[in-house]
Amino acid sequence: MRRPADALPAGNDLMISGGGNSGNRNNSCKLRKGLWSPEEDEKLTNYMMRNGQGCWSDVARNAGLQRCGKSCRLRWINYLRPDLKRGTFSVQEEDLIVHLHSILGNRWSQIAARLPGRTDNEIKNFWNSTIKKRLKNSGSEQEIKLATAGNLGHDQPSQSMCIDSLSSSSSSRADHCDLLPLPEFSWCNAPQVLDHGSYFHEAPTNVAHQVAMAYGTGMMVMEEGRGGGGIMEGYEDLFVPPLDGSTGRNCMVSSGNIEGNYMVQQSSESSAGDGGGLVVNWEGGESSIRVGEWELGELMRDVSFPFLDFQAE
DNA sequence: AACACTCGCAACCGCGAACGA
DNA sequence: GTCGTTCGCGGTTGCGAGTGT
Repeated sequence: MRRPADALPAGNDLMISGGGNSGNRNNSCKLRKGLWSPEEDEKLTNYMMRNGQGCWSDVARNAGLQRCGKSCRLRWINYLRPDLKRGTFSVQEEDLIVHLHSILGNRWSQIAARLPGRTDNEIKNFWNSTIKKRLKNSGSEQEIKLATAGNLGHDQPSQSMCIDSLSSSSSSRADHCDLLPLPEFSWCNAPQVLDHGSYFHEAPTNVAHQVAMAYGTGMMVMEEGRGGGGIMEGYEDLFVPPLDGSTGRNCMVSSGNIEGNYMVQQSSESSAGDGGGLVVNWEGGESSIRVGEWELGELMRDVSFPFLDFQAE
């Protein structure tokens, strides 16, 4: 770890002059670098609690910190923010990161937005230090493919579900439910690769992955029933808008039956009545969904599935 | 015990986007 | 339209701790 700035000897070269100020005659014109001291943390925290987020250069100045605004912002976002979860990543979070990375690539901020309490830096570090290595060591060709899918460039569709395939397009709006190609789930212990018309057989065993899909792709977890379907109990708040901001075509993950067979469907927003009424409209704009403000554990709290291999505490 | 090596993570850097004058 | 400033993001660095020899 880096030494705290206040542990540095006077005149240490980690003190940099501030912004090319020609009047660099006193310490107030020096900006600290390096680790934050507890005193600096306290100053910044107190200031943020009192005044909230504003112009970061003003924050640095008004809080009495000899730091650049950029440094203050980073410290607050990555370390001091009260809503940070910290601690080790859960298995569910890890799976979610892997899946989102397969869709989004190294868009850490977007991944972080779907992991409440986690920062982009934290996820990035976790990916680079842990997941990447784990997937590599697993030796599975598919897993490596998944791990690297995000590095192929976003214009290049990977075998994993690509967000582009979910984007709204008037010409692509079908009047029927098409089955979506799914990412290959070899990184979890369950389902087979799905072809069109396939169901998850033998139960997917881990609804977390379905949840992950919903997080990242604008899908919903739906309960299928005769003559219609509804949002599966406990998942009412799970619908998130597609990452590309489209408001049109929706995708659903539906439970084929209570034992947990799953089917992935894609339907148009306007074709009521197709697929037994399994049509969901995404209205866009104002929504009760607040991405990034709920917790997976909270979502799953009241959900009980016999085939689940985990339950939220 | 001493050294070398690896790992995890906080923090920095550079770049591009957004915004206002 | 241009310029300067600020912000946010992703990549990278550097250091302490842990582990192996």
